[in-house]
Amino acid sequence: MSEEFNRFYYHQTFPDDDQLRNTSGGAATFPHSGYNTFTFYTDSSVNGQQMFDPTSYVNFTDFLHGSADYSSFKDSEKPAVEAVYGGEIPATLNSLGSSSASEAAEDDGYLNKGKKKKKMAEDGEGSSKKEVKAKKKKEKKQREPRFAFMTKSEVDHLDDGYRWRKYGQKAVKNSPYPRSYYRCSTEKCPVKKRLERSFIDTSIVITAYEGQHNHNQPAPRRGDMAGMFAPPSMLVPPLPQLQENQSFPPELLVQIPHQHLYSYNGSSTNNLYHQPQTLIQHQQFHQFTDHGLLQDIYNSSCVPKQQHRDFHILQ
DNA sequence: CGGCTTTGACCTGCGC
DNA sequence: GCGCAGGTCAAAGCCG
Repeated sequence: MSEEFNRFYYHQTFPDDDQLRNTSGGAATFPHSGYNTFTFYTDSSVNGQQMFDPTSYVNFTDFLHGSADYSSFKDSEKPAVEAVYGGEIPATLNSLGSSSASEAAEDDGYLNKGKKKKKMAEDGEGSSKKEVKAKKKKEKKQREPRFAFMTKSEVDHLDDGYRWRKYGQKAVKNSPYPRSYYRCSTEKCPVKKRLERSFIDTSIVITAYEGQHNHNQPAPRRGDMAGMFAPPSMLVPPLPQLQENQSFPPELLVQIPHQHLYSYNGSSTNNLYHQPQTLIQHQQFHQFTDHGLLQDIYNSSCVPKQQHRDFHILQ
């Protein structure tokens, strides 16, 4: 895999569900473990490209397009792609955007109003608004890598070990449920997350993380029992045998009961109402349209807007 | 009183 | 240019 691309941890389940593959470039095989309990979708990308080593696995772009070619897979191995996880930000990403985290933060709208006005004044004194606008357009902000996953939960805000401050809430179009915006409470930590409940299946909470924590998990406050009462499904599993230079942010190590996993049916189709692949058995498939977070996630990755994506719930 | 949520206003990007 | 939607700000209020 080229250094240009993010490192990916790629989990796929097989029909008999007794194998789990995890790859970051070269394929590494992990025995069946709790790690097939992730469901991630990511828009972390470099130059709009996002892929696995095409010689080993399907091209990630094709995967998102639903046009991945699985012909090289044996029938028994055709994956019900279950989870995709974007890992480290490659060094080359920094050169594409801002040169420092603080600058990135400013570009990303972290300036408060006072700072914004000040910056406007600084920028605007000698130059016209048009120029400022053009400049801003040129410096199109580079989004932090973002990860999203879906959890079957009655609780909206799942405890992930970090402290969060809610900074906004917005009504979501076509959804009775609002979207909540949180920022990591730790000073200078750029991580944000968004929570919204799926209106397709109201028992599903969609969580999207943006950025990476620059600190360890804070110690629980006095009287903070969240961790102590966290259900087993929320506990952080032991790390797999990842290679030295691989990272796996602990906040993403949230187990989701396997029967609640979402699955992407990797067959090549543009028909939203197509029949699921027969190799995936004993599943009820629900339509999962891409509004809200998912829509945003996929819009900002490489999926054409008019293309259908088929998501299904494994039950 | 500190930390957090709520919520209306504001900013920004995008499509028409 | 306008309107819409997403995202953010910040003052006010709540709570332990």
